[in-house]
Amino acid sequence: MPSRTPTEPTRSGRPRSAEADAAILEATRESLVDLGWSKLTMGDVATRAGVAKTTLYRRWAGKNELVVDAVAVLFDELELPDLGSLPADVEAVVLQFAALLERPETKTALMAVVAESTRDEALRDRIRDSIVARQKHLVLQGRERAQLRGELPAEPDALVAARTADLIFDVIAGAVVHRTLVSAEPVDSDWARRFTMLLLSGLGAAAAGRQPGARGPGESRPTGAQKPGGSV
Amino acid sequence: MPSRTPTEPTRSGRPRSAEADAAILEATRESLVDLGWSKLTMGDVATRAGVAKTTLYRRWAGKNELVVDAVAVLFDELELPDLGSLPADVEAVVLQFAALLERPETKTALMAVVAESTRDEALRDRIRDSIVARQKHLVLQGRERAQLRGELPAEPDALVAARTADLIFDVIAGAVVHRTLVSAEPVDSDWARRFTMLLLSGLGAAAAGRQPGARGPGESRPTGAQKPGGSV
Amino acid sequence: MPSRTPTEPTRSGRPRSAEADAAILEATRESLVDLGWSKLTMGDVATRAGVAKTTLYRRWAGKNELVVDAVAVLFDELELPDLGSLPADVEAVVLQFAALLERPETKTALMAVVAESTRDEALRDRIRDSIVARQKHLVLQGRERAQLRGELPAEPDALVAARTADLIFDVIAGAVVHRTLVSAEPVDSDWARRFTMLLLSGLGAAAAGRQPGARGPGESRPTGAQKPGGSV
Amino acid sequence: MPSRTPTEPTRSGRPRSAEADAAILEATRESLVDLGWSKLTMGDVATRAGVAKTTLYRRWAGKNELVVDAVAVLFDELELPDLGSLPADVEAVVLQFAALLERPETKTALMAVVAESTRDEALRDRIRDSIVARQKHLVLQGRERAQLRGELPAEPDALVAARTADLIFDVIAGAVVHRTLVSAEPVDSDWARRFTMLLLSGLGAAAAGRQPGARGPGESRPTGAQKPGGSV
DNA sequence: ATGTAAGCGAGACGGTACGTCAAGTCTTGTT
DNA sequence: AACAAGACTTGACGTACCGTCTCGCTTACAT
Repeated sequence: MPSRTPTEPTRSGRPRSAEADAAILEATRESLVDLGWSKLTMGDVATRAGVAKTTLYRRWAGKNELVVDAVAVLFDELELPDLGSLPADVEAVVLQFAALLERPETKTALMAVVAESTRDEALRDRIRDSIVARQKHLVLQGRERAQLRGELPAEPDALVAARTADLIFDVIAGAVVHRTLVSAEPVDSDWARRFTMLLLSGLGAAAAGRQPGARGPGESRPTGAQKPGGSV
Repeated sequence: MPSRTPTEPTRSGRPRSAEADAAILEATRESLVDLGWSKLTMGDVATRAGVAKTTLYRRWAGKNELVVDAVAVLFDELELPDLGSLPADVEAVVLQFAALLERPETKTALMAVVAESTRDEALRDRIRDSIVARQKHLVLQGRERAQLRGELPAEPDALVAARTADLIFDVIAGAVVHRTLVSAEPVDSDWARRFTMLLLSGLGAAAAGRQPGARGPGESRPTGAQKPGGSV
Repeated sequence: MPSRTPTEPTRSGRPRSAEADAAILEATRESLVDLGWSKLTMGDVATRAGVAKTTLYRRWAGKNELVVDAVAVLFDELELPDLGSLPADVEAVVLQFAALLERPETKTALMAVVAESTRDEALRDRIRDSIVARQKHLVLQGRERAQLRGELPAEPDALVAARTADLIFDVIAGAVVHRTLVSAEPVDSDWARRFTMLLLSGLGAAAAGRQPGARGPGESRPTGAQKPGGSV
Repeated sequence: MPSRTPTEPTRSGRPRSAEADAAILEATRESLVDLGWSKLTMGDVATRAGVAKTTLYRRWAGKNELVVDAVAVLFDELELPDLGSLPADVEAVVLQFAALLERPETKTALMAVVAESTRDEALRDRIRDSIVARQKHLVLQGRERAQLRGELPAEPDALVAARTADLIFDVIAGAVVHRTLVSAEPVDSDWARRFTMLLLSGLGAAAAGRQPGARGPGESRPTGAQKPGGSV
């Protein structure tokens, strides 16, 4: 019976309060809503949580780490609904994601920790592990489901499949984030529909162009619209 | 012959030093490279620029505004090359943009000011005006050129054209930003090619789906791949 | 040929404005009243006087010098009234002096420049010349008048006379200043009477002790102390 | 039954460092000597004391309060020696007081805080409590001793006694301060003798004038003035 | 049951940067 | 030249947080 994690060999002394952890993360989100990232201070969080500053520092190295943890759980709310068709599922998840990014605690925190992560490798990993990577399964799950439905063909090459999933993830997450936070325009259902159409058309067309015959890679590059294209 | 701006009717006193402005912006970028956003201080910038702190505050309201101005000019370097085909042009501009985002002064500053802008309307406008909006012309220019080449059909509806340009801009910029800063993976030419293919396929397919017959918007929603799709 | 002062050999260029000088000193006193010494700024004085800061610095080396000049003229208001007897005259001048020290521009400025003068020899001289020395004549004048009236004996030794005048001046000015500014108690006519009695009794007694053959203490002493014998 | 001070019911948190307090006050005096009042800065004091600026501000509201406290203890050095006769005692204490005022930390600080106190009631009280009032006992003690020796008659009226003590205090302190700091002349033993004679002659004569039945001025007057009869 | 080792709230500590203000200088154009 | 205007450098101001430390007190496990 393996008692515990190897890094924690039966710690002695008073154990850390689990309530404190919860209170701190809750207080952090609250403070994010009220003050935003840049005005949030460790002291304020401690006060809101009814906890001493030292207790925060005992658990987190600093503001960045604390905020990542506080926000990460919000991203776990996302889930892929089964609405019967891939486009519908994608649209729904896009809207979910946009709604998440509209929440004040998320919008102010996400870009800020990403900004910090550009100079802090450990933070970058932490973000990747607790926020980004956790959502990638949505893409995989969506593809799998679409393949079961026959909306997408099976992908024989596992490596290609993984690369494609990453690309799609960056496109979806990037577009929604950019629309929401940088362009600062709302992601409404109209935008979600047009974006989904663009994405899935691209997926389909590209696959079609590559599969049948199939033409060599050289020609595989679409001229953009062999047939007259238009606005999405 | 327009004599002068009405707001500035021959200001009296010693005029502001134009050299100082340039030195400050340069020092700001330098400091961004050395220290990153969060460690950058007004005092450090002032010192590097050989200028007093008060001179900074006389011109900019704070760190955010200063950094936006310092970084904005870098985005003006972007330009759409004419490589003969739309895919080539897109790929090139994607790589250019990625290269810009890899620069330390850009990567640390961009996300940070965007994060701040979520709580500061004026800052949001400033970013939109001096950074985002300035790059949108690349999309318009690319479409125009593609239409001249016959790669894309004319878009009769101006409103639709504008909406589509916005969408494409968010997709391109978002995907590149997300790949670079969030996923923290390099944007190499392979990724750029695959992304471009996805985007332009989507554009073409969507346009094709909408145009000919043409089915109403209801049906215009692609099932993802009427024809068997696959990985991009 | 009364051309000019040697230091000013027919200056060329625009002559200094005499109005400016008056306006500046007036503005300085005004500012002293409103803000007190420590909050008074050169910029504020310049603004009140409708003058540029450079104009101030062209005439005075700094705040200290300016304030000394601005306040010095107030001390010239003091004069020794002729009320018929030495005690009455002294009492009157004590009350005059106290009233001057109660004025906000005087009380805040005097101690401050004295404090500064402890580290600045030039300032000390300036204060001595424009404020202190100018008032010493009141003592000399009072003694002379008292001698004419027969209230005080003639002092044959000029050196002793001078030393005594200095002592009396320090005692009078010191006591009034200390009572007003340090003890922060009012100098009312009761205090003035008691102080005057103490001072003149001392003078008389000391003189009597020194001049055995002379008249007794009774006559040499001021009438105020003689019969009614108010308590000190 | 004397359990505790009500204001300090077992303070929690880290206690204030007593060393810091001492170091700060010492550093303040040092800085006063080196820089004088107007050049003294909180930052400099903090540096000299090896203490953070915030530690200063946690204990004192500002420069004024700090300096009053730093200088106040110096005044506690004053004490009335027992040299056998009132004139000798007074002379000695006058010289002591003058020596104290000659010290650079005292001379620059005293006038400055008095100047500030003209606009700050709390500061005035603080000065009165920690500096002025503390020295008044010297006058009371001197009178008491002189009465025991028979140099001064008993004063039956307590109110008159108090008023007279205040007057004498203002006269002594004022004269010495004025001589030292305003006239900027040295208080040597000659001046001290002449001043003492003036003061005590005045006291004696005034008392004599008030107490007809009592001994004549000759005896009631201190020996110092009696025979040698030095000029005032 | 009793150590003992850690956790805990409180708050002082040495620091760094903030954004402001005043001092005194310098550079315009105007008088 | 002196002037009004105002931008400039310098340096102190007093505040806010930082992350660490020192207290005296709990709390739980291991004897």
